[in-house]
Amino acid sequence: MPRQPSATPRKQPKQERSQATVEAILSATTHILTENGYDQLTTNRVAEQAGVSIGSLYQYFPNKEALVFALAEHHANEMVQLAQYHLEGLSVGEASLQANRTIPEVLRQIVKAAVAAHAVNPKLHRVLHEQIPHREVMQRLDEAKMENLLRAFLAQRSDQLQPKNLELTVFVVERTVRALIHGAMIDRPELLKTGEFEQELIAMLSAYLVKK
Amino acid sequence: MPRQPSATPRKQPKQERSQATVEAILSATTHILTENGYDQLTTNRVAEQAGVSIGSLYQYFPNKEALVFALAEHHANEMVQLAQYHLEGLSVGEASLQANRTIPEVLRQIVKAAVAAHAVNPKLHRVLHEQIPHREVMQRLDEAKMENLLRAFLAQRSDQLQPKNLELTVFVVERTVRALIHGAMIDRPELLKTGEFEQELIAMLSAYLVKK
Amino acid sequence: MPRQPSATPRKQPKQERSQATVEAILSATTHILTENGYDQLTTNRVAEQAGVSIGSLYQYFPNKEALVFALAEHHANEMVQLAQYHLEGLSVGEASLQANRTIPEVLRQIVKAAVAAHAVNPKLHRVLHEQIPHREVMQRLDEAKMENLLRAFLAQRSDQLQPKNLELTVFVVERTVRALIHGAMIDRPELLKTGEFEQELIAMLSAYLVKK
Amino acid sequence: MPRQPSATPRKQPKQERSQATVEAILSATTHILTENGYDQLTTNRVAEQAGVSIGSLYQYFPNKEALVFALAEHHANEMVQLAQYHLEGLSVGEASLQANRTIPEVLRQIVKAAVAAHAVNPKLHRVLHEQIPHREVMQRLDEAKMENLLRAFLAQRSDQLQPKNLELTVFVVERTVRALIHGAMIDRPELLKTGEFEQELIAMLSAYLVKK
DNA sequence: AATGAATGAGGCTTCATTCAT
DNA sequence: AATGAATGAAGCCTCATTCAT
Repeated sequence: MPRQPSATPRKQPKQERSQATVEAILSATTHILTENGYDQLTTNRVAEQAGVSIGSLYQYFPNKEALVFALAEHHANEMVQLAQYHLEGLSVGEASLQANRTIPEVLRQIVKAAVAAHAVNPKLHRVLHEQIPHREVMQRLDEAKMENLLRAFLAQRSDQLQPKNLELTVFVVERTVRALIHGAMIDRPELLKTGEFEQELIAMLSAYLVKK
Repeated sequence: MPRQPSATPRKQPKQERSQATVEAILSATTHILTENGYDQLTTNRVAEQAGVSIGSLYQYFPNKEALVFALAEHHANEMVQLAQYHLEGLSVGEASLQANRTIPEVLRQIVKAAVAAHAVNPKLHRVLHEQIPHREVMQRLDEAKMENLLRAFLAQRSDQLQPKNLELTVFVVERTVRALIHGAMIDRPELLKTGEFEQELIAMLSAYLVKK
Repeated sequence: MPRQPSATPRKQPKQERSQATVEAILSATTHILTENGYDQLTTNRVAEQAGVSIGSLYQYFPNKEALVFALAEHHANEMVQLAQYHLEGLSVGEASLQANRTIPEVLRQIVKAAVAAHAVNPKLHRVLHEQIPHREVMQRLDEAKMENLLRAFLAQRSDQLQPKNLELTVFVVERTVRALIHGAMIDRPELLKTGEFEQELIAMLSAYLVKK
Repeated sequence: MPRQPSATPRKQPKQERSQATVEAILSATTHILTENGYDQLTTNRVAEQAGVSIGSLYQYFPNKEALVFALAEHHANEMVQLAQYHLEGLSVGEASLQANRTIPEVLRQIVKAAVAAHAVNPKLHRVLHEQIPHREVMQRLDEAKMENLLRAFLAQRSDQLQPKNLELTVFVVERTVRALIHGAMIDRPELLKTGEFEQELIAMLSAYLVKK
């Protein structure tokens, strides 16, 4: 486990004023990261861009790492929230709603959700994944929740599935969806213009999962 | 400049020594990177670890980035070489050799090759992918050759394939193979112990590619 | 401003609270100083430890130096008070009380008083003497009073003394007593367990002072 | 034991040039310390005053503390060297040379040596003792050697001594000599102008030590 | 009287790189 | 070709102090 403490926010803003300060700092961080890249990100520059003193920055973030971590966490949360919105009706408890939907239909929804999630702030997403050292910590941020959702879904349909090893299947599907959408977003954004790419991905997953 | 007379088969001392120096530097870089991580990698430390003066380091590498790039390139070359060894008989020209092999059989060979390639120096591979900023440059290193190989193979079998858009298919397959093997290597090394994971991957790709 | 009528003997709430605040601040300072050392002493940390806002701290102490000075003064006063308690009957005015006591007897009392004074808060005493920069100011705190007491005593007995230069003698005796007791307290606390060390000190001073 | 490593010089200068650099740095440190005091001592200012880049400073001293420590050590060594020069003929092995000298004569030599040692660089000595935090480390520098010398001498003459507990006597004498001379040097430099102060000190020690 | 958010000068230190020897 | 001393811009961060609320 990495030295979490140092990456943890320093104090909870109690007054309204400080909430604005924190937001200004995070906005400035995002701006510099997306416009100038990680190696232009200095705490002094963030403070300046935020219109805040460097001291204020350090009142809320113990160090530079914490700043980036907070941003990554916030970004991951936004992605997950949007994904969840797109996945409504897919949650385990509501069997009736999805009982009559085919696996490819559900996969379609999952892929749509993943695409939507990756569209939150692609520029930031890219920088976060390409330029930040020590991303081990952040890697996990979005991963876990997706896996849980997927595991629940696959477990429910296990009798209709070709693969037998649930954990392995979860890993394969989650990584495939994420890698392809992330890769397309970053390296071939034009692929996402038409629905063809998504169709192809859904086709592959369906062909793999559905028992013939 | 005339070539050395055949009576002096030994290489020029200069070149020999230089070669040793460069190798020492790259070894030291690898060592620090894998044992201590990218943020411990300083040019002075590399020189010290290599038993070479900092001045000598700069005689062979114009800057720190070049050092890491050379290492990444070297690593990528090793991966590709190993992959090629595993892919012998699959090259386009030798149609006869593979004509009678099924697509799943060929996919199996490709996956094996990718696994072998990723086993070259996993620790270094991980660091190179997780800790180096500006990985855009390196990303391309291994990618291109794999894609070419794959494109040639898929083109040859296009009549047996389900997907119609070749470029898209190449992208999907290449990314899937790489993401899953890389991800397993890094995050779930135990998955590679048994053949089950590879089987699953081959199953998915086959289900996707083969026309029913 | 008129004094409070006798019908309201209780102190003004304001003063009471202020007093408590000041005490909390000084306690916190002592605590941090003895437990963590001078370089961990920051005004913000003192305020936090005291359960008081940083603003309040600055209401009572104009700056950090004043904080430490107040503490040092307080400590010095406590030392002097305790010393005076042990020196009762030695004061100049009461000649009759001590007239029939030998010089070694009086020296014994002085040494006892000094030891008692140094036992007030040895941890704090040590920190105050070892870690505070600019101790010139504080140095004088305990010194002056001791010297006065000693000068009066020695002047009274000047006819029984070997040394002729009073000022010099005062200096020699005061420094010797203080240095040895302070040094023992700090570096050889075990020496103070038995009475041997004190005996030795008294023996030296007696041998020096008493005319043979 | 305090974190020695960090206070230890960083590398041995191998070339002549670097020796000069180190000396310039130490000179500058001394100068700032004596002329401006410890709280004006910043590493950047030292470098500037030394006519050296800040980088060079950090090539030889890992941190600010090490800088001061090196200076203190150097100063202590100079003091001890000078003291030893004044104590020639007093060393244990050369019994014949001192056999016929009285204890007061030897004490006189010791006191002279201590005075000479303290005269090395009084301004620096003062600052080192008054303004440097964490002086625990430095305290010991001069102390140990003096104690050894004294112990050897007193052991040799034990049959002529009044006090019986050798260790205690060593402590008492060493501290007394040091405290008085140091105190005089710092607070009453005029006392050292005439020989009276030294006489008095010798008188006290003689009266204490010599068996009657 | 109290609060605590905000300030910002300035300290320490690193490290890629140069260049005289 | 090699050495390693020297450079210095620039980064991170602390902390005494102020002041609006």
